[in-house]
Amino acid sequence: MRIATWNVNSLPARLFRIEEWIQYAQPDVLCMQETKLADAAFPHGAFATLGYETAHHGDGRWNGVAIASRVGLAEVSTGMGSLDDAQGPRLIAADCGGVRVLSVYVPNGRSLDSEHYPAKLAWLARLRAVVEESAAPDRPVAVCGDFNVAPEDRDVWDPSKFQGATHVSQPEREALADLEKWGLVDVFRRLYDDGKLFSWWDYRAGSFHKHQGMRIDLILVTEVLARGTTYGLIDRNARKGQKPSDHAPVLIDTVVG
DNA sequence: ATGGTGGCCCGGCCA
Repeated sequence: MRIATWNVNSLPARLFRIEEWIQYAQPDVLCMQETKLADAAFPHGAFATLGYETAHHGDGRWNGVAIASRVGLAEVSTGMGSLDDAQGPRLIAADCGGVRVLSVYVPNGRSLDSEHYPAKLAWLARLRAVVEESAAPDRPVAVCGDFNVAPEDRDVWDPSKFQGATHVSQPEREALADLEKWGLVDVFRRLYDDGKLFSWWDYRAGSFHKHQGMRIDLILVTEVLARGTTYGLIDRNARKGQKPSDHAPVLIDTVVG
């Protein structure tokens, strides 16, 4: 099974790139973030044409998450209660081909002195609670999305440029590590040990061409899926060309045993 | 270079 995640930075603006990517990458499950859509505006038909069922959780201008699947889409659940109300629609989950799949868009946090920073930490803690309540670590589970956290220093282009910034702070990394301690593996990192394997590059200042990015889009899987994972890719080609998202899609190939 | 770009949608906000 090919499982992918992509922060599309507006689904309407990116639909032609998403359709193109689905057709050549052939994911079985695609998690999307920052759809920037209300549920009523989601283009289910465009995905159905390509053979995918879709579920979406969004309210309009900001945030918004979705799952597209060609291996079944059942037991859809959305949001995380009052925290979701305060931080926007950022979580949707479904059973896809025997895997419990979560598409997550972790709050950015803005800056360490912002009120949005502790809200980000609280959201990550709540995500752990949701996973603990709704899934089992000995079952196939994939938590996919834009975590807005670079797990290690090698996941940013220059750690010295991130002194005092979000995405690299110890509390954020500990919150991510705490989620992983439940029983999730950053399987792309397990497969590929190199630095500079980034999934996001700022639109500004030619960051992509200068390889100045971060790896913040992650596919966290339970050990039963990690053991079956044979391949992973951050598709930098999707960050090139006409009207790209500022994120590249990330995918893994795994066997659901 | 205290900017830069791009999406929301037209005045700033958000990333």
